[in-house]
Formats: sequence, structure tokens, C-alpha cells
Amino acid sequence: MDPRRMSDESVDSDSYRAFWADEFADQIEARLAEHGGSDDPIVIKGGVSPSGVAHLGNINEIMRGFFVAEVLRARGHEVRQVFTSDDKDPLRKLPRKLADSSGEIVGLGEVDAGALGRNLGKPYTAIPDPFGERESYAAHFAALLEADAERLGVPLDLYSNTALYADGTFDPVVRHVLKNADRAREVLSQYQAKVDADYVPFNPVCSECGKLTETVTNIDLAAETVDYICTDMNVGDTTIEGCGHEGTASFRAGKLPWRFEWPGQWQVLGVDFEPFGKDHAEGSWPSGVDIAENVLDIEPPVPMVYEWFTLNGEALSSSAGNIVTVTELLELLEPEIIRYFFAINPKKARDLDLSRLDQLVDDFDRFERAYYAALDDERLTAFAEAAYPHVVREVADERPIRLPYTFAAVLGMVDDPAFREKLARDEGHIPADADERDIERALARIQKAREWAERNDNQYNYRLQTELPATEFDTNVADALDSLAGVVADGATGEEIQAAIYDTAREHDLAVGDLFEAGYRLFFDETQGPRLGEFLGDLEADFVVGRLRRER
RNA sequence: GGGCUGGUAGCUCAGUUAGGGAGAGCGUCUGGCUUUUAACCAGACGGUCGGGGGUUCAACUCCCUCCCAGCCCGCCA
Repeated sequence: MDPRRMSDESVDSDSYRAFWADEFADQIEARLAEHGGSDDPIVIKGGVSPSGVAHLGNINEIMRGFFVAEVLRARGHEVRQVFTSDDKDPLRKLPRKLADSSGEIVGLGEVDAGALGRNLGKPYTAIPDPFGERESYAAHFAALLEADAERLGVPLDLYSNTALYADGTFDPVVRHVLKNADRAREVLSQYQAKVDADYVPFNPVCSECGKLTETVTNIDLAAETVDYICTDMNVGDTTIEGCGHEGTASFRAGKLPWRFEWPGQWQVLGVDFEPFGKDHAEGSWPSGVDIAENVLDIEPPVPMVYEWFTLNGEALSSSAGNIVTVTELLELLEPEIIRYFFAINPKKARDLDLSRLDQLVDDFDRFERAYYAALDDERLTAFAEAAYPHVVREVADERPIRLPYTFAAVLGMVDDPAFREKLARDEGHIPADADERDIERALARIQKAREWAERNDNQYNYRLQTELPATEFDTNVADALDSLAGVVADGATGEEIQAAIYDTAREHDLAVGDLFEAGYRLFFDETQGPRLGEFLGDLEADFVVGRLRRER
């Protein structure tokens, strides 16, 4: 088989799929049919090194697989979504940012960086948790990732790669690869120039210093051990020093190089489908297919390549600090909107612009409307029909109440929950007969939008001032405010107040803008704000009157 | 240098699998909501579909070529 085959193979050209996950489900079913269709449960895998904070890019690995798993489940298959924490990999460089056990980002300076630095070259599972809580560095970050998955409603079977070696799961693969080291070498050499006659596809852990080494001098198949010398290891532009120790390691005291380990995982976990980023598409994947077929003698899973997305127009980068975590994002968005983000076309490189989250939310709301009531957009409707149930996890009988995100941000200018609800009702966003729980759910968006407005300090970042701001007005402005107060005291409605602002300004020979500005100053301590008259009309009249008179 | 993926309106994206009308939402502008101030409504403006060439009656779509971005082709994962 062509090792470069990509995901478009075996797609039935007659079957158009509105949702990409259906296409992959088709491929997986076709693959199953080839060997009798008795392969349940279907195994979908993903995996990352627990090298540091799991940012939203890493969540691709989880969410892309999730949608395919969900589609297959809906078709009646039993599906396991497994995820490997590739935690026997060595720590190669210190991350600049970490995250504590609640997911809050902290700088490297806040932990014992020196202690961490001494662990370069050791497997993540052999490094202490910098926060001193879990059994290892790996366990700390794996727990965070697992928590993210849970918050997104994705059930995962998380595997520690180290554990797979330790408990013997990997034994048959290691044995096989080392027994067929010549073949392994021959296959891999087609993909990696560095693979020469001395290459051994195994990296032992040095019994002296605990670091992974790559200089194996002898394989003893009978004893199932290798001899090694702990030499220096080049990692990028830095060198991790070996201790020079010459020793012997068992097949479990080390690991396969990634190019073999990945296909090995397919074998021991029985993987049917695996999504991966475009970085793997041209490197590990072709060699992995070749190794699976010609070294391990297994069939590789159905692949899927996803494009990377950018954050605020720039590449995601832990070192540059351009990352966002699920924890952070959940303060700004409902989980279904994060899932929606990963439901859209994985082949397109997209940008997640945190300053324009309103756009993403609007898109989601529209997507949701398309599911409940066909919009005049066939593509969107077809996509929503296929994807929406998996995005929301539980489909409500009726379309949930949604406040437009920017409107929610406007409501976030006031703190009083009852007032927020009143405004939303007045504006027609909440049906009169709406259920209490549904309203509560809808209003929950306000807090997220408020957080968004504050964090971006954007045009919605105003807050109703509960205390009288320090102000100074010209006499005629002050007079105008007093007479406006009179209008409000007489029980004017919002619309009437709005009209009165214009009238009053004219009567007092003021530019309308100046009076508006005075009003915004009094209520928001700003020069601009939401539509003032209607806003004031919804506030308590006594409060408005007192404030307009600069009394409280 | 070779390969893979992407490039459609100011922004976010559909549409390319199978050639036939260039689209949506948001933003902007204008108008309405009794008279510039963000929530609501209506309309308009807005694109050489990255550039060029070719095939075709017809190209965003197929072919060639070039440009831009990311990734892979060293190591590592």
C-alpha cells in the first residue's frame, strides 16, 4: 500500500457528507468491513507529550476524535476513545509557563526551576511534580488534560505510556522490533537519514542518571536486555549531557523511538482511527504506515490530518506565551461553543480571535437556529443536522434561549440579576412563558460576556456606577440634568426619557452630545455607553432621579 | 531546493469532492424607531475567488506556472 495515502482515499465519491466526521466514520466502517466487521469496540486514539500546559491546540487531538466517536456511536457502534499521555518521552527543555492544579497559568519562576532543570533528559514520569502534589511532572499535566476533557464533556480512557511499558503491554512490540532490528532499520532508513548500520530502535533509561540514552551497543534477545553507554543527546540546539555510565537495561527499562512507538501503540491498543496535526502528516505518518505494515505486520488506522489554528492571528506558541487554555476559555464561552469551534472544518487553518469571540458565538447561535428551524442556507442546515447533536451533547426539545453575546455584554454593565433579566425580557430575548431553569441558563452567558468585555477592555466594558462619580458640570448642564430628573420623577418611560434628553438639551441651549456625555459620566463614569434613555428607564426611578440630581 | 496543506468581502467563514447564479453572518454606511449615542428593524455599499496562462460554449471549481503562509523533508516528538 502507498504509505503516503491520505484521508481522501476510500471516500465513496457519491456520498457527500455535510459533516466531516461522517466521512471518517464511513472510512472506519469500510475498514472494519474489510476484516469482517467484528472489530468492536472501535478504538479512536489521540496522544500528546505532557510537556507542559495543554493549550487549545492540543485539544484538537481530543475533540476531533470525539466527533468521529460520537458519529460512530450514533450509528450503533461501541466506541472507546483512548488517549495516550506520551509520558516516557524525555523533558527536552523547560517550559516558560506552567499551570497549577486548577489550571491557572503560572510562570516558571514560581516553581523550583533549578530542580526542574536537573531533570532534562529524563522521562516525564520520572520527574517530580513541580507543584509537589502528584507523583510526577507527567501526572500533573495529564491530570490537567483529563480535567479539560471532562469539562468539555468528552469521556476519555487515558493511558500512561510509561505504564504501558511497565506493565508489559509493550513487551511483544519491543521484542518484535528488536528481534527484527535489521528490518526496522531498513524501513526507517528510508525516512530518516540518520539511521545507519549501528542504529538500534530502542532508547534505554540509564540506571545511573535516569536519562534516556540512545547509544545501544548490544542486544541480547535471549535475556531481553540491551547494553548501552549513556552518551550526550542532542536536542535541538542544546545538548543534554549523558553521564557516561555503561550498563545493561531490560526491555522494559526504556522505550521505542517515537517512529516505532506510535505504530506500537496502534498495535497494543487496537487503534482504528487517529487524528493528528499537520506536523505528523509528512513525517511520522508515512513512516508509521510503513513500519506498521512491514515491521509490525498490522494494519494502520484510518488517519486524519487537521490543520492548526492561530490565536489572535499568530501561531500558538507556549514559549511566546501565545496560548489559551480550556480553563480560560470556559470563563468566556459556554462549553458547547468550544465544541462547535472544533466541529467546523478541520482542514482549514483558522484563527481564534479572542477579541472577536462575539463573532464565534454569533456563528454558533446561527448554527443552532439552523438545526431547529431551517434557515435559508442549505449547507448550514445540513451541517447543523449532522453536527449539532454532538456539539450540544443533549438536544433540547425546543431551541434554547440565547442572548446575543454583545447584548449579554451590555447586560453585564449592571450586576443585579433581576435587572439583567428584566432588560432581556424587555428586549424580547426571553419568551413570556419561559421556564425558570432555561432563563437561568440563558442569563449565565452574561457573566461570560462580561468577563470578555473586561478582559478585552472593549466597547462593552462599562459598569453602572453604584456610587456617584466625581463630576463637575457647567451651570446649564446642571440645570438640564435637574430638569431631566424632573421628567424621570414624573414617571417617564425609557422612550420618553430618551426623547426628553433631546428636548432638554435644546431647551437649555446645549449640544445633545454634551448632555448625553453628562449622563454617561454620571451613570458609567465614561463619555459613552449604551442607549441611555431606555437604559435609565429600566433602572429604579428613585435611583435615577437621585443620580441626575448628583445627590447619590 | 523537494513535498504536503491552506489563500473567497473590512472580519469569521460557506461554496471546490460532481465546471454553469460569487454567497452568509458580523462590521461599515444610510434610513427607520417623533428629532446624531452602541440593544431593535430595513436597505445599501463592499470581492481582479492570491497572480498569470491553458482546457472548455462556460472555470472559485479541472490542468500548468508563479507568489504568500504554515508544516514536513536534520534531530526529537
